[in-house]
Amino acid sequence: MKKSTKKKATIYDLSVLSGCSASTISAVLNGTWRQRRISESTAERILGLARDHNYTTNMQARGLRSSQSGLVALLLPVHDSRYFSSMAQTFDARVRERGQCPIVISTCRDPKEEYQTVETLISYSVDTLLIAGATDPDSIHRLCKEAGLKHINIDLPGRSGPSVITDNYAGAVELTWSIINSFSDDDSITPSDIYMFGGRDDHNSRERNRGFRDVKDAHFKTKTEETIVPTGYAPGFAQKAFEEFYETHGNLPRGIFVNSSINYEGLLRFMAKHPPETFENLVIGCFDYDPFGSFLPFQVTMVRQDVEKMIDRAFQLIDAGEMTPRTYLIPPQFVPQRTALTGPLDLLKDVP
Amino acid sequence: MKKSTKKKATIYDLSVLSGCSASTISAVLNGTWRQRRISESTAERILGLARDHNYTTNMQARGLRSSQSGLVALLLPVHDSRYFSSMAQTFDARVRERGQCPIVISTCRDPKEEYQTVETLISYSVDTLLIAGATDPDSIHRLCKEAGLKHINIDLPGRSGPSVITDNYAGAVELTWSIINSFSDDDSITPSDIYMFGGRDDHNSRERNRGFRDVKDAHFKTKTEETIVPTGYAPGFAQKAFEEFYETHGNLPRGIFVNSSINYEGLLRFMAKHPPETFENLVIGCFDYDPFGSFLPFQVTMVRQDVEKMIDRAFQLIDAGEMTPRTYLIPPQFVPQRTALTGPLDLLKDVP
DNA sequence: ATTGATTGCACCATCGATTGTGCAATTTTG
DNA sequence: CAAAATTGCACAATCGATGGTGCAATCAAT
Repeated sequence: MKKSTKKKATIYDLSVLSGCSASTISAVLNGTWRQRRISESTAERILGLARDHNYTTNMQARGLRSSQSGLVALLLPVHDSRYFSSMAQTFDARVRERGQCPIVISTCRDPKEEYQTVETLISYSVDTLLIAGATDPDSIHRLCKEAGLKHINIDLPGRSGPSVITDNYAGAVELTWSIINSFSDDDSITPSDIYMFGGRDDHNSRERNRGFRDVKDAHFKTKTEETIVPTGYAPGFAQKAFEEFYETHGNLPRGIFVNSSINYEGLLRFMAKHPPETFENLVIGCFDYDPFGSFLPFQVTMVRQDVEKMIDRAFQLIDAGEMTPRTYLIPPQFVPQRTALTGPLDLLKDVP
Repeated sequence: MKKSTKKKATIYDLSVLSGCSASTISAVLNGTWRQRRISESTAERILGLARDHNYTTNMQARGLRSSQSGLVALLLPVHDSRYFSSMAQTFDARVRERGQCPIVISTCRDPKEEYQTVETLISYSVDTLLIAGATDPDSIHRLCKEAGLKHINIDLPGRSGPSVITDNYAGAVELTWSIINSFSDDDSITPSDIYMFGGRDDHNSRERNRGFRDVKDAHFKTKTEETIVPTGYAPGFAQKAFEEFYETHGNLPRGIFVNSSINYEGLLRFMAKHPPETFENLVIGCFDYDPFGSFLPFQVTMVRQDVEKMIDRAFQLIDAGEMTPRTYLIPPQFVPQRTALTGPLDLLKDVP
């Protein structure tokens, strides 16, 4: 019983077909018909008609009227990292559970793109916005606030809104200890054996740096010299940093704290240019979990940021209307070598 | 010069402020003012006002009127795989270049979610839809067609619309040869040494299976027995398949063609339960590229599906209005062991 | 049988932008 | 200088759904 006319059915079409007014149709179809005292029988009749003509609500019209959209957006620096893609996967699932429509957008860490994208999202009346790793959270916060858009920072904190982030310090401390403890006592290491690569001058990097330094200082019982090489987040820059270190010293540091899985890819690029033996005794600690990265042929421990808890907490705060600029820390999970965690990928509705 | 009232400026606000009519404002702001013979001076004045009051178009209103949205959507089975996340990354970049707004949504390979999601997207008047790995492309095609939504299949072909997919057969052939050729001549292998794990009964798997069989038959100069273990796409099922094989045979096959990077994660889970020595002489060929997966401690070659070309071709076809149900094959890229390709991640606008 | 409450729905303005049409004022043409 | 052409803009209908308000019909109560 499908209309062969190309156009989609509207409440007006159903209005004519049913003999009811458009407002009645509207009420029935959006579920408010009980409050509007539409009789059960008319409701059923209309719902039947709607099914037959496979009516679907025009969300633009509804959105225009109600200035809502049912869309919930996640703003990502990049898609192509297992940290962010697992975040997207979890986000999608959670938003669907809430009966809304999840959309995910990346901005390549470009502040201009970020700003414009948020403006666009606002113009679509997106209901809620999760901002992951914004480079300039505060100006985005201002935008959202002016538009009355519920939003929250994930991963990187902002000064003006609530933020749910990983406990970077705690994670860095654990990771650094695990690197140091990988070396047996008789195989003595010096402060210059342990380096940190990656990151830049953002909150997360600073906290990770602090954890790294504190543990080094505690272990070597002295204020150790600077062994942190910030490279930004792009893999190419990290690669260059490894190359330079290698050229200067003739080898890599014996233990390396890698600031993120994207920086870890910089190490991959370095590895591709050097024989496997170069890495036989390497000890890596990576802040971020990548399942394949956990099985590389050297000692590698990882820290998995708990995206599920972060997303859940974010929605709790949003539902509670909490907009105070507070930062909520989520403890990350320490991941030993050769570990394949189950994750959002297991949400696949697939048959064996 | 910002209005302190919370509400966003509309063309009517600007209309009052400028003394012009709303239609004039509209024309100026959407760029059609020349055709509507609005004088340059009024245009400039209005544009100035718009800037001062930081006007932005309400896309829901525009969309309602013009039944367009400026949104371009990519439907993904899952986010959390480097194949799909690199596809998303490339997609985002391309759509931005076209001045539209990219949105990415995953459906967990759930046909019901897929269908509903497409319905939702239609109700938002999404302009264009790229469908990656739909489980039921044809019913989705029908939906889109009825709604007049421009769409195209990526990755998995549909019978009713145009499809841009990887040349799975060619990729599988190359990959299988590379597995076989990894064994030196004096280290003779038998047909039962080479297995294929993963995939199920979809077009891509069938083509990959065919390539695998053809090469095996050619190499062993005989119709070889069945050595394909379909497991579906979920990592958990693949893991189970490896476990079962191992229990039955006491070892893994010497050479394994893994159907996808997600199945490869099933192998990871298996690996986590067995000592590293188990895998020392393993030869893996994986259909899909994962940078970390390329550095695992055994021989592993991969096939990278060329997402850039796929996306580009898809947009070409869409722009050309090509809606004939034809399948366009994109040759994949063979990736040797220990290779770290640059990719969409390098789009990161980051500073060293 | 009258009054009052309740049921069941229709009417209509509204959200913000787009666009076909009309018309006065100005400029050009002959 | 009158007619024709052009310029510059205003008017109003429209996209599809929402929700406040109003009103007739039915039912209950006195």
